[in-house]
Amino acid sequence: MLDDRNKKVLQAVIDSYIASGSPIGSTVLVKRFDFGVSSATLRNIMAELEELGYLTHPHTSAGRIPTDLGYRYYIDSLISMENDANEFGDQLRQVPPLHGDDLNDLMEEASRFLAALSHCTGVIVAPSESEANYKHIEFVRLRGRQVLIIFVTETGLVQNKLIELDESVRQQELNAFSSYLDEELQKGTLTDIRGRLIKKLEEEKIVFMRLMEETYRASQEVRERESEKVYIGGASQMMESPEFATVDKMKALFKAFEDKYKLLKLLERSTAAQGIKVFIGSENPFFEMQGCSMVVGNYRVGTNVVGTLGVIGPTRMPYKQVIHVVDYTSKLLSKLLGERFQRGIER
Amino acid sequence: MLDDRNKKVLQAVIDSYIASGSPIGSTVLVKRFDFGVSSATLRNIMAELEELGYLTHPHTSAGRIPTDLGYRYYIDSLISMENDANEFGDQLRQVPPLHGDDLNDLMEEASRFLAALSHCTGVIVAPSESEANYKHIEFVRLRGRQVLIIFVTETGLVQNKLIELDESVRQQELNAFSSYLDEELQKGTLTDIRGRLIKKLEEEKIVFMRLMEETYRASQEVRERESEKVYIGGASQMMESPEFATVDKMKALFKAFEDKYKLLKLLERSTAAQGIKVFIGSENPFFEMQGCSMVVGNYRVGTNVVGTLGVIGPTRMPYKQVIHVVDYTSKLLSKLLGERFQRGIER
DNA sequence: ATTAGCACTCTATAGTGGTGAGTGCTAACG
DNA sequence: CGTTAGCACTCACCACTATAGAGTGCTAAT
Repeated sequence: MLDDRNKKVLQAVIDSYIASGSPIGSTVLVKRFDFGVSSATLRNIMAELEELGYLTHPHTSAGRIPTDLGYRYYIDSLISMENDANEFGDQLRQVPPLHGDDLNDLMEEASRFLAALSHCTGVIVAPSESEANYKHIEFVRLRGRQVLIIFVTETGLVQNKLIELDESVRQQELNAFSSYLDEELQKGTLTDIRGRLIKKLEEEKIVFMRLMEETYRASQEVRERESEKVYIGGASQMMESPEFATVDKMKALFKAFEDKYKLLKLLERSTAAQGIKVFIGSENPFFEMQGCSMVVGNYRVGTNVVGTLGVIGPTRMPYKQVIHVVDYTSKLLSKLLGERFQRGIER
Repeated sequence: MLDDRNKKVLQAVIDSYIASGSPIGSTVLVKRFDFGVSSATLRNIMAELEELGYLTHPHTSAGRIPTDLGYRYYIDSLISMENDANEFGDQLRQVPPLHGDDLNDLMEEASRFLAALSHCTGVIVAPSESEANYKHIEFVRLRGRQVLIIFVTETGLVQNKLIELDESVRQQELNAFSSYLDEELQKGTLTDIRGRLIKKLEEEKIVFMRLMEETYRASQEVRERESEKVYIGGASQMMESPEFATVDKMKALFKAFEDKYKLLKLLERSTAAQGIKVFIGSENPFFEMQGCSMVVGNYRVGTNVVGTLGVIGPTRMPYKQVIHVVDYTSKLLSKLLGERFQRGIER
């Protein structure tokens, strides 16, 4: 364990480095903080912290910068949620609230919201809607044997899938089936209905059976597609930090954001955990980008975690602030989705 | 006018520059092409072309590069669509065809398709669906007085909008109104129905009037929102070209792609024109990025232009190839949308 | 009109020396 | 024994210089 003074020095170095971006030498530490010791002593302490793996220096005649381990210690031990909470509270409340009524808009808005407040890139994984939530299923006959299936969830999300049947069906029949499903949906999920329908109908109405199968399959496909949506906001924010001010880094960054699927996988890993998680630099195995950290949280409807959200930025990011921003946004989004789900939208 | 030899030299310089990316000197021109004259003569010719504004050189001891005017002349006079058509035909046919059945997927796929073939960035503006095309309108009552209006167009595009009514309406009433609209829609557009409804109902069923107004308003909003969708594919492709290999250029590029609205405005300007249009460098007034060209076309359903598509890349892009790629893609997309519209999707 | 030759210009690259920030070590101090 | 002052040392960074090479424009000869 580190003694108290060493902790303070480590914190001072990391805070300073986060603020300035350039390596911290012993003299600036003496000037900016009051440890009551000389620069020589600080040099000794810093050498010790380096030996323990918390600090490093880019070259002999440069100041110290934190290692990933240093950041880890900083986040785990040196940031106190409670004390810093008020520090950013006011700032957050000044931000215009989210108001997108379309779910897509809301998500996009929220990702930009994250980005603006954190000065990093905001990422949100769309809420996964469980099939239990289907409120209404509608069939629309298009040309030929094409039928468009429309799914409406309780949260007002509309998804659709085009299918092609073997034989032509009249719109009236489709309407009848739609009414049947709507009624049944109040008793259970699509899977339940499917089971009951199989028992009940046997061979008397083959068309409905086929339709049910297609509907069921479509619903799965649609759900899959929806849950793969990733909203990225403020990607250019990251360009501003000098860490990425080289051509190669930028290229890598640009490509990383283009491959949304990888981001998705990355974010999904932390869906299970409660609270805010921080992945520092090399701790992101999937994200082959050097020098990136992620602060990840999730949002809920009731007690169910329905999606993940987070911020991606340089390893040298203002963690205190970012953690609070993510925390705040996750609660905000949970609240908004809750309202939408429970009582409807408040405009 | 340029005499024949000068034209050939101009073409040779531009072709070489497009291929190599570095300024073209008189000696390499002698080596690579057979003009039957010496480098000194070429120097004279190039000096002449420079005086006319087609070429320039970055500094005294460098070779020549084309000006925007040079490119303009090159595209207008030196590229012959017919002769070069076969050159890229085979290449295009080897590419896997598009197959997204969801309209969103199709557009995204097509934008990546453009990018892959042109090695630039592909941009597509979503098809604008005119209100005449509504096939079906559905109302779903959610919690409280919330009603979700779902619009289905003939092409199978599903759009939705959540509204909140002043008073509660039963789902049965909504269904009745939906059936009424469906029937009426066969006789005309939503605007027509609105007119007829106003005459017919007067005050007997105020609720329906309100609903109609809301529906009408929602339909306009939805249509607006949809037509603002811009699909960008392969944005990172542009990073590869050395023209943008500076930090500042990349930043600007990144930001430009983030502001989809500007891109939209830019592309929309050429919706009216038939065929492929090329905007070279400074000819893009809205696109404040230096050194960018656009090749823009549009796609149709029947004879109606419903959307715009194009490629954005460095001014030094392989125009011949890109023009053909855009042309090919616009026809492909028109065909696919036509099939969807006429007969349904072929998988 | 074309060409060979040549002086000139400018970029790009490598090398050089000075500067300053910061360290690590040693010896002195309380 | 922890702390401190002093000092030699290291290394990135910057400005400056020298050199090589590519390409031009001009002039005089063909």
